[in-house]
Amino acid sequence: MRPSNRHSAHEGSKLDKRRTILHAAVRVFADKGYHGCRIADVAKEAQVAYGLVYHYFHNKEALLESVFEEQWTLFLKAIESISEGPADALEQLTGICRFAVDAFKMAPAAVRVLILEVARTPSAFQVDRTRQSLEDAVRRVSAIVARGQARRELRPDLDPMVAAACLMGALEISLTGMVLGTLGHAGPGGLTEDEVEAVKRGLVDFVTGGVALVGR
Amino acid sequence: MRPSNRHSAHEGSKLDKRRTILHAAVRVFADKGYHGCRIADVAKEAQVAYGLVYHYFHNKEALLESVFEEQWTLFLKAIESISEGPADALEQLTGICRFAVDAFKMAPAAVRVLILEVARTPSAFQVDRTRQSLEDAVRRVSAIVARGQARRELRPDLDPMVAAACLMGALEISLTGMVLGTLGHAGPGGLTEDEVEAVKRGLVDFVTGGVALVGR
Amino acid sequence: MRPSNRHSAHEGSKLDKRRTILHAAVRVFADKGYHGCRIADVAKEAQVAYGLVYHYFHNKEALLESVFEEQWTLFLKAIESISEGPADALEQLTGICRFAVDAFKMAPAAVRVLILEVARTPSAFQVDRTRQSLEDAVRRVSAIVARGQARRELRPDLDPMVAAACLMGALEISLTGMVLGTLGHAGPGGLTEDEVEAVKRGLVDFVTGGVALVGR
Amino acid sequence: MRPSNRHSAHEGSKLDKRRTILHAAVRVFADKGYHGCRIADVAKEAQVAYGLVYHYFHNKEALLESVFEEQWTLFLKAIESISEGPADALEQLTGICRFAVDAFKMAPAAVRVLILEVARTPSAFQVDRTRQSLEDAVRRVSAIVARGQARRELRPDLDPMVAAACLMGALEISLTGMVLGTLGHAGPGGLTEDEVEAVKRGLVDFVTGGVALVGR
DNA sequence: GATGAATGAGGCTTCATTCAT
DNA sequence: CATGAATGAAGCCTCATTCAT
Repeated sequence: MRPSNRHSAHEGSKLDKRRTILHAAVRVFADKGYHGCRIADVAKEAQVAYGLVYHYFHNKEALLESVFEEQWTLFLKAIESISEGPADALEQLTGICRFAVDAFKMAPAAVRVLILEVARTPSAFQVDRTRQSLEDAVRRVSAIVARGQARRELRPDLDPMVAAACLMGALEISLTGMVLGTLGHAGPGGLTEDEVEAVKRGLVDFVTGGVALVGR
Repeated sequence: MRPSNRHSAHEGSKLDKRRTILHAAVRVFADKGYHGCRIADVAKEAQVAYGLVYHYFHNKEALLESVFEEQWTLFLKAIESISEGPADALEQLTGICRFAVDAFKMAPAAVRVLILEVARTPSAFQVDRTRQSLEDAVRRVSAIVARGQARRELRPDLDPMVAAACLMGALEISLTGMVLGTLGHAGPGGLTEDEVEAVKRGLVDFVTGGVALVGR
Repeated sequence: MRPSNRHSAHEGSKLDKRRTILHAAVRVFADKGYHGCRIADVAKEAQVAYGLVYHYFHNKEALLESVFEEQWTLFLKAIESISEGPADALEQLTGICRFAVDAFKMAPAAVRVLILEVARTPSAFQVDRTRQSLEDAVRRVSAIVARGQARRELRPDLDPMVAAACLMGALEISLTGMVLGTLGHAGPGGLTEDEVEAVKRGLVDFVTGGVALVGR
Repeated sequence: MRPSNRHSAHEGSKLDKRRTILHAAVRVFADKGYHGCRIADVAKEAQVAYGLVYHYFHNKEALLESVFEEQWTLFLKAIESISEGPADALEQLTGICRFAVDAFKMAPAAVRVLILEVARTPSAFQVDRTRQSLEDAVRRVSAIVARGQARRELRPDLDPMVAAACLMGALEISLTGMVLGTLGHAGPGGLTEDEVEAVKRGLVDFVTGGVALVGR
């Protein structure tokens, strides 16, 4: 269906149209939320005709899914790549946190969509695949935890799934806090570089050692 | 389907009508989501005429807000009461986690609404008050953290706000995981008592000590 | 609740309640128009319970009719009384104009309702009686014209009905102009005494002699 | 019932759709009144989908305004054109009256809407532009009067604005009388040609010379 | 591929009217 | 008489989706 790169007749920035729309969707979803925007808004943001959105995406939900897939895949790949690296488990986990915060610095809109919209979409039939993906990520993190415990690099008494979930939760809310400006005194321009770094450090500290005193 | 111990006779008869509607809204929102339900559903669930909903609530969003306020207030009060108790900071923080998980056991629908709907509503004008409330909770928790640090009951190197946010995030995602069935193998009937307890323990462990080995 | 000054026992201004509501309706209709107001507005303006309006008036339309009848009757009686007086026809006609303008000075709200609302209500079944009344007034004026022609006090070549209608039209639009502030530079407080007098004079001049030069 | 030479084939096919809807609105408003009709009626009369009305008009009120603008513009242009013609002031004024009555003969529905609906709409924000237009017409007529007075073609003692208003009032009520059937014995088919002509003559007579005897 | 007009079901909201107290 | 809670039909408007060009 998607012809990809044919039509030698008028080539160039050809079917980036699809991508153009996708990225416009990211921005619009981030700005007004999935339920708060109309297809028309996406089309306008992409500077593209109304109907073209439907040419490339089956419907609104499919658009959200595509947004999700594109962004989420990046995150999953990062987890994967970190997981397969040589670092010990603790470094891998903190590496994931760092990656996520850095991603937020690069593309806050995309992160916002991932965080605020996708994870909470009404449970339509297709969306379960989305939910699946989220679980997927948790499972991969949990695998890192389990392996770390086996290698005696991490506390042995934690439930890996719960710990992984908690890590993701701490991560998510830190991102949310930055997205919404709750963390950091964020003026209209968003957080400063330093504030973001502070949150990153705080997050890693928390995940690593919890709140209790060392000699627990 | 839902047992829904519905209005023994006429549910107190007086102006509990408002409360009747409110509680029906909790169930309906939990069941179909804010965006996925119609006012008619709420009215039907409350066994009340359509228009009566509008007699008591200005519009659909106001209804959601009222639901939020009623439930959230309970949570805030719990935090407050825990915070003012004699326990040391670590016990207070874990107490908050336990309270939240127990609340989920008692009233999963209410928690579901709080977790899945309210916190993610499109940023309308009124909703900022909601966001405010969320921030409020974080701030209160952060106060406990700071006090704990001053009393040398908690790690001194954490940023209180970030730590509080992370705690809430871990809490939220644990609840989410239970609500959605991601944590625990949850059949249609929800998690078993034991699974809930396991999550509770895992959550507390994570918050308390993080993932690192003791002699970090 | 509202203490106001009633309930000594419950004497005195007993069923002026009906009148209270009626006059409140005049004000509200004048202010927001028949279609632009709710029964609740009338009740509030009358400082009376919602349902009481329905105790005294069968429905909203009946309320408008009652308003009309009370006010219009006054106007009809004035026409009648002028018509039966000793003055010649020209004086009678100008007297009617003067009466109407003076009435506007006394009770602009009432005139406004008569002018803007009643005459244009959708032709429901009952309302035809209203329309009837309007025609009635025209007919009475036309009778004065006809009699004046017979007595050689007025131009003989005019069609009495059309002339009467035109007179009423000129009258109506002059009142409308004053109501809306189109005639006179009307600040927010309405027209000045002098402006009203000027309109009255202009109206009478027009009705009396038309626009043509005397030796037509 | 209404003959309604409806869209010979597809009414010009292009973007006359807007015009198709507009004209349907004229008919429907005339038939049931602004408040008495639903958008669905307009759509049905235009043989167009419901939503298309909203594609071309922002809302119901905007539709009424557009109807008004289209029709009223014709009237204003007529006044303008008459005003710029060579005729003397008296002929110009009577020309305006004749034009209006003739317009009623051609398109009673349109006139009905102008007379019964637009001029009396509740004073919303946008509507003031409407009111403005009405005042505009009065002002133009008043300019003719003033010029006529300067040229000694009209009575010098009349206030031009009041006289112009009175003329428009006489005109309006004559049209109203014909629209409602008060003037003429109008069966269901409307007035006869002769009756219309009689009203036209009577109107002109009245406006020209008023009711008084010549040697006033 | 691209465009944007056309479609119409869906849902929120209003508000006249009724009714139990 | 008086009150105001309760009812529910009606209608405006939105907006995802389709379709002809």
